[in-house]
Amino acid sequence: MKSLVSRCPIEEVMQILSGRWPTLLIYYLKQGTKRFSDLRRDNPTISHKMLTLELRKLEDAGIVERTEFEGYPLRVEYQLTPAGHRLVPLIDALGDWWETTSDTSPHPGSTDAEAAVSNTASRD
Amino acid sequence: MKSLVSRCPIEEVMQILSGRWPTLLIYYLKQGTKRFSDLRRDNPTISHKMLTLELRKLEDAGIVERTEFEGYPLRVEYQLTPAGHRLVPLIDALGDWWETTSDTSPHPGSTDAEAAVSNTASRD
DNA sequence: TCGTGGTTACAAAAAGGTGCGTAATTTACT
DNA sequence: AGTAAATTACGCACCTTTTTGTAACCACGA
Repeated sequence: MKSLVSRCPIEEVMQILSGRWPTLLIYYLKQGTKRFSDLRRDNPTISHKMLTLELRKLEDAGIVERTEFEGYPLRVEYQLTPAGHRLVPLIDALGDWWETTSDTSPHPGSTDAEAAVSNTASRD
Repeated sequence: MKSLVSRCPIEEVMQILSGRWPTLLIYYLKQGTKRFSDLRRDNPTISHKMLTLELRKLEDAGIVERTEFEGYPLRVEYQLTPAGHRLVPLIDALGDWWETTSDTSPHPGSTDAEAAVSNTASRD
C-alpha cells in the first residue's frame, strides 16, 4: 500500500510528517486517546476528509493506532503507538531549534522586525 | 505572501521542512559549499524553479546562506549557516527513529512482508 | 553564442474542501 | 406506535485552490 520505496529514511519520515497536520495531530494525540470528533474539535479547520487521510497515513506509518468499537453510533479511538511516543521528543527538538534559531539569527522575516516574506526579486 | 506568523514553533519548522526538497538540500549542503548547478546535479529531478524557491525559503529561514560573487558567468554559492548545521543532527534523529520504527513495528492491517522497508541508510 | 543564476507567464498536476450517502440504533414528534 | 431525524466515522464524487513543471527570457562577459 505504501510504496515508500526508500532511498533514504529521512525522505521517508519527511514524506509522513510533511504538511501542517501530522505534527499537529501527534501533538494532540500525545495528550491521550482521542476520538475522530475530538480531533476535529481540537483543530476545527481540518476537514473530515483530510483528517481521515492523515490519520490513515499515520496509522500506516505505525505512529497512530486505530481502535474501532462495535455498536452504534460507531465509535473509533485513536492513540499514539509506542513508536509515536518516541517520535514526540524529536519533533519537540525541532520546535526548540526553531525557537533558538529565530532568536539568534539576524535574518529577514524571523523575529520581531517584520513578517511579510516578500520576494522583492532582489535586495542585493 | 506566506505568513509564517504562527502560533507554535513546530508548525513553523514543519512549514519550512515540509516537502521532499528541504531536507535533501540540507543533506547535500552539509557536505560543504555548493553552487546552484552543483545542487541541480546532486538531485537531477528538481526543476530550477523549485531549486530557487526552496533555496530562497531556506535562506529566509536562516538555514542556508547565499553568497553571490561578482564575475563573468556569475557565481553563487550556498552553504549551511551555523543554525543549519545544528539542524542536521535533529533531522538525522528523525531518520534513525524511522529506521528503528519500521524495523520493530509490524502494525496490524498492513502487509506483513511490506512492513520491512529495507533501507541500508548509508549517510554519513 | 554559450553558460550562469534567476525571473516570469502559462499549463499541468496534486492537494484540499464540500456535501451527499451509509450503517444500526436511539430519541423526538405526532 | 410509527415514522423521521440524529448520531459517528467515514467513502466518494465533484470542484476549487495551491503547488510544481515547462519553457522562454534576461544580464553579463569570454
